[in-house]
Amino acid sequence: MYAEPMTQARKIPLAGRPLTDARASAHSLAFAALSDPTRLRLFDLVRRAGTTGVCACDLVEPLDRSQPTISHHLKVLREAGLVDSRREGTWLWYFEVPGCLDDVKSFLR
Amino acid sequence: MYAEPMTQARKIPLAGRPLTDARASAHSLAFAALSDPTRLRLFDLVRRAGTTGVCACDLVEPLDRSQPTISHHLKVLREAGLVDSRREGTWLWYFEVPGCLDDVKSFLR
DNA sequence: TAGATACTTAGACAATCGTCAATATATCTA
DNA sequence: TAGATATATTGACGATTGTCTAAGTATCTA
Repeated sequence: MYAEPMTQARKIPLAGRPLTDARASAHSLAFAALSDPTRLRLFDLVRRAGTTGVCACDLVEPLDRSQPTISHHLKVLREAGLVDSRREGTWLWYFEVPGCLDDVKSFLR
Repeated sequence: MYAEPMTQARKIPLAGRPLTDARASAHSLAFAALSDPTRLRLFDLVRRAGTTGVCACDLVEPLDRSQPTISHHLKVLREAGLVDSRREGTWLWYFEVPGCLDDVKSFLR
């Protein structure tokens, strides 16, 4: 068995305070929303559409997934607070929520 | 049925080029590695340990998971290119791979 | 070489995920 | 109000994930 002093020496002080469980859960929700390639491309398309946003019907073809699948992914992005939508007639325009990534960006430094 | 001009008007030009599938897959791998709260806290602890790194044995207790579970999460982080390790006797010191997040940070802008 | 400590791998299990076809709902127009 | 279009929801499916216990491998020390 190792002597106590070696165990002590192994411990290195951490810089700052570690992530709390609550903050980790909040951040990981955003990361999870971006963790699927199709959904990430979807978010990218919405972001590039700026404040005007993009009609949901124009997101199906470029991503080569069924309409319900795109609708599902948009819901995930919305529940993660990354996108929101505005109705215009039968259309829904999706746009990025301003500042939605500020928290995780500051976490990543 | 809607007249053609309305369909045309719905289409808004995108800024820049959309994410390719290949780049989306690469980025989503990193995001997936950060998408679990426990693993995110683990990565946070490793990061805070700086270039010296932290002994794997000191990561089990603060995260309140079994030792194999921590080992599994470290493997996921390593395979995502976020951490690496150096052996010192029976110990393994884990440290953040420098610049590992540069790509996703530039994606998030 | 034997025993102890550090870590990984294997195998199992419940839960979640990405996807689709089918169906439902909402809104417009004629 | 009937039909058309846009979007959401439901329910199913196989695949993946996070977790554990049990067992394996690696390295040190005496």
